[in-house]
Amino acid sequence: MFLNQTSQYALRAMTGLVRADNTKPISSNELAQYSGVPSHYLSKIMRKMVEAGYVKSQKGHGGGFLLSVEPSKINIMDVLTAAGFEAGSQPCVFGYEKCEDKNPCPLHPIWKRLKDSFNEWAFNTTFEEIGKEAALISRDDFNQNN
Amino acid sequence: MFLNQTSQYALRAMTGLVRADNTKPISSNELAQYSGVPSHYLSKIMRKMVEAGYVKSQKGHGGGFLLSVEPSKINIMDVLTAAGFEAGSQPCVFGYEKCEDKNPCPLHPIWKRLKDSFNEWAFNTTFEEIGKEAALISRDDFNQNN
DNA sequence: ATTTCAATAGATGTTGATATCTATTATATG
DNA sequence: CATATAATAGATATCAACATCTATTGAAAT
Repeated sequence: MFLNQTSQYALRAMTGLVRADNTKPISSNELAQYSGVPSHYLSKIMRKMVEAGYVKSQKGHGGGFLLSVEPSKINIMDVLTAAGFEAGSQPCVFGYEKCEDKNPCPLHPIWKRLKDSFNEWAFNTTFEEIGKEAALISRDDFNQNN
Repeated sequence: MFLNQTSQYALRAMTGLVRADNTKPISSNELAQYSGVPSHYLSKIMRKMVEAGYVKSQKGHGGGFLLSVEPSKINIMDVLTAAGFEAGSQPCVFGYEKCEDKNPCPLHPIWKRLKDSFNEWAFNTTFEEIGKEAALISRDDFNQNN
């Protein structure tokens, strides 16, 4: 609901990265374990995070992924966008090409309310906050079996 | 975004019904025209609205669909549910079977905020309100060419 | 009665997101 | 240097949502 699978996977993975200690890389497999995302698929998603500049990757023995930006500098929308979510074009519920305050579709004002609250959430929630919340939930998520 | 195609189609169609004068049935084709939903597919969705009791259908010449409930008695969540949206089970973003305030996933509190604002929107927006808003937008939507 | 309109039902087709597989490239460690 | 580890890339497979098609049933109008 709300977000497609890929977007949700990206949020899970980035949550894992924020929770990790970030002194040594965390491998795709470890992240997959934590997040429950199929590991090969996760690799592809992480690639996008690398391309967007939020993550550094290290090949070879002992390699993996590392956050390359302060968690406070990344918000949910950033990650969604990097994962391919079309942030700008939140399409009209009525399918209008151009649906704006002038020339709106019949559901425009209603739909706008929903979009606004989503955007509020996505732009204002940073991964610093996510890391803190996640830490409260479990001091040891990385060892838990899903 | 947010809702799958079918759910959005259902909202469009019900908006059309609320906008109609409700003294004579509006046909699947007319509704399709208004809403831009493929007409055969719309029929299937309308069937669900009929089964849920929000709409009456009339076969044969001059037939079509009629609201069978006061618009103020139907909210967005009602229509989504009737269209097959799993209202109760808003699945955990981390894929946990049971994700609750106790035994939460790492993203639980963050995700909950989003769900809450969605639910607030879906439960508290009635089709009475939708009808009024839609009426303000166009006095004559039914004659416009998409 | 017959014709025409329109919903209903079920079968089938299409497509895009999701997932997997295989091979390749890069790098740390013994 | 050899080996094991791990990311990357591209091809392919899977599946469910979405959409269409065909035939049938029901009801109004002439």
